[in-house]
Amino acid sequence: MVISQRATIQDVALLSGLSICTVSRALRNLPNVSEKSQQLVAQAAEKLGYKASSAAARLAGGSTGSVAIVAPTATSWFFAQAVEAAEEVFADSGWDPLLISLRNKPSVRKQLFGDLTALSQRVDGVLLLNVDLDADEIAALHASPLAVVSVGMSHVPWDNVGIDDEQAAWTATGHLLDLGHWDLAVLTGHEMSGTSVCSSRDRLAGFHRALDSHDLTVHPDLVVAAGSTIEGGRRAMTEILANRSLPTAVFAACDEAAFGALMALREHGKSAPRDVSVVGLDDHPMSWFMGLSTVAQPVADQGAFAANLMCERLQDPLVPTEGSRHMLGVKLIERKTTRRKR
Amino acid sequence: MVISQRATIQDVALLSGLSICTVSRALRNLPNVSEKSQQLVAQAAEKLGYKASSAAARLAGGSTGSVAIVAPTATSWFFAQAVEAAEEVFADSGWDPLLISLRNKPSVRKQLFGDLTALSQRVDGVLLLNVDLDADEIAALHASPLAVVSVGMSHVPWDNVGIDDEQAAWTATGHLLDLGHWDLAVLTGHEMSGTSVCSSRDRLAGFHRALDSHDLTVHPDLVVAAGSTIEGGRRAMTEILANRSLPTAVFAACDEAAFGALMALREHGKSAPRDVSVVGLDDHPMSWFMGLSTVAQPVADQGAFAANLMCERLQDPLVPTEGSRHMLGVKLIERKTTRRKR
DNA sequence: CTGAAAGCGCTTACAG
DNA sequence: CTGAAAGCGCTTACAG
Repeated sequence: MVISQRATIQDVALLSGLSICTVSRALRNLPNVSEKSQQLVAQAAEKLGYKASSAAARLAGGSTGSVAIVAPTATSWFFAQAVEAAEEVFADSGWDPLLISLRNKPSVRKQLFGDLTALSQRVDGVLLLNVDLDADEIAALHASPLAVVSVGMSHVPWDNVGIDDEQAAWTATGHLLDLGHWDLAVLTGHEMSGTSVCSSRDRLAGFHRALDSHDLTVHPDLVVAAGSTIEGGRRAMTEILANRSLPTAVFAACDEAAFGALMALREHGKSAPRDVSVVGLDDHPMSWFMGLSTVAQPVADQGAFAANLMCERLQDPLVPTEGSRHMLGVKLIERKTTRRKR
Repeated sequence: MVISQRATIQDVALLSGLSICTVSRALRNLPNVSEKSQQLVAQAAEKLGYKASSAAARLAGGSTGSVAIVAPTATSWFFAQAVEAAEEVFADSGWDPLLISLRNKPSVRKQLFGDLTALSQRVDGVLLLNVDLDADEIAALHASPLAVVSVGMSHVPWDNVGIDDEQAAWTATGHLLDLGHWDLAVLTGHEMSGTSVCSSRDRLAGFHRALDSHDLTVHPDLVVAAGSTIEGGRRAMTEILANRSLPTAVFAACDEAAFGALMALREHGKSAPRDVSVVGLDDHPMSWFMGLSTVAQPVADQGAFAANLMCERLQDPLVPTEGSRHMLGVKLIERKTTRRKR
């Protein structure tokens, strides 16, 4: 048996005895299709192994068959995990996932979101992974016909999945406090130009809340931006080491920054937890080896969850987007880089 | 100024005073277009900011405007780097990069390459990153209308870019030999079901060649598959540690496997280079911190180079694919996990 | 070297 | 609830 040509909507119409138009509506779950027609179409499509041509649909003004996965960068551990998990869900649901890396450049971001018409022409939905949008971009995206779902972005009018970053940071900081430390430093994420990326902002807020509850404050010099790379963490910690007095504990807002901090300490002949206690947030695969105490978050789960949400939205476009929140759990993992203050 | 609608080929035809058909040909650099028409069209298109609708082109049988980046998995450090570098090149050249992860599952690979018609409908070209294809898949892909470029796949009839894996492994192994070690173990990459992935195969070959030149052999128990993950390396090294006699040095075919090996050693109360010298291959960002001696390879460069090659092929489809080879350089980096045998 | 015509496979109003 | 018609913006033979 050879199936020489792909079945078209025409074939489905012929086999089901209905018009192309009705078939089209039935296939897209639009209203005004009788129960019976719906079934007839479903059967015929199934039998023919019919799959709509996304090119034709797109040209005619319908679905593009694609979704975009946009990340600030695709190289970090977190994004690689989340992207792959999302890719898997999309592929299994028949959506082609377009990868868009912002390369940490605001210009790329502005260009992409500056022309939503162009983006809409290519994809039906956009999965945003910790993208730092400004208020205008959020409004435009929300007003566009694009389905939007995000990971790690609170204060956003569409569905979001993430962890409770504020709480996670509070937990990590609380761990340090519980060990008797009160002279803390924090390695924060990237500086935020937009208004939506809250993992950085919320984590910093959680850090401050933990301090507040103990009537503690942090010296401004000890709040330093590290981004989410090893190199950034190393630079940040080196900066702290240049101060005349070392804090007794450091909360790094992500594990990779914590690794960098550990490097910097070692380069200065110091180590954790002997000279400074260090706690991270992520539970990166290397953290176990490094003995890094950290707050673990489920990364692949967040990507997969968000992608599933997107697929649901896309499948039934009539259901209005609610802007639901989904928080996945985190867990403190005590290892060897933190210990009681002496 | 508001540009309400995107310019169509019609607009370009009107402005240039030529027919749609000629415009179409000119835009695609097809033959049979006079120098003058070519210029007219270029100017008009430029002025209108014209960009062809990929949906319309695809439907009419032309370019899809997309390329696929396919990787065995998207989560490992190597692939995340290469994918991002390729994504950047494609995006800058106006090609939409579709991400396809094989998730290390042969079934996903077979399904993808089993129906090249479906794939051709979605993309013009396929960038293969260390994908382990079997002979049939290679032949089918080569015969298809798809442009194909690969990274890290030798013995393949299309353009390939990579490092000289055999030589790199020879260098790493030679480093061990130079230090006086002769009782070696090797942690190889994944077992190969196909015929094209040669990074694993070639690296093992380089290891053997180095041994041969010293009239040395390796005990079969000391050749163990580790894949390219930390966990795989850890398992493999644990297996070696279960043998009654430990080799004095280990070559791990990738850094992540080397990290795992280091973990396993530590779990057994041993360490490198005290008990065993360990050399890797990659120069992962963590390797510096781990003090891992390794052979560095340029990862992002390989992805970018291959993507550029693809863009060239795609831009001028008339030039036949030559199956060119491009080898990027590697460099031995001696750090602290290797030392002279005593 | 150039253009008029048909058609790719869908969807969208618009009548029934 | 259903269908005939037009059209989305290109490309591909086919004449000139």
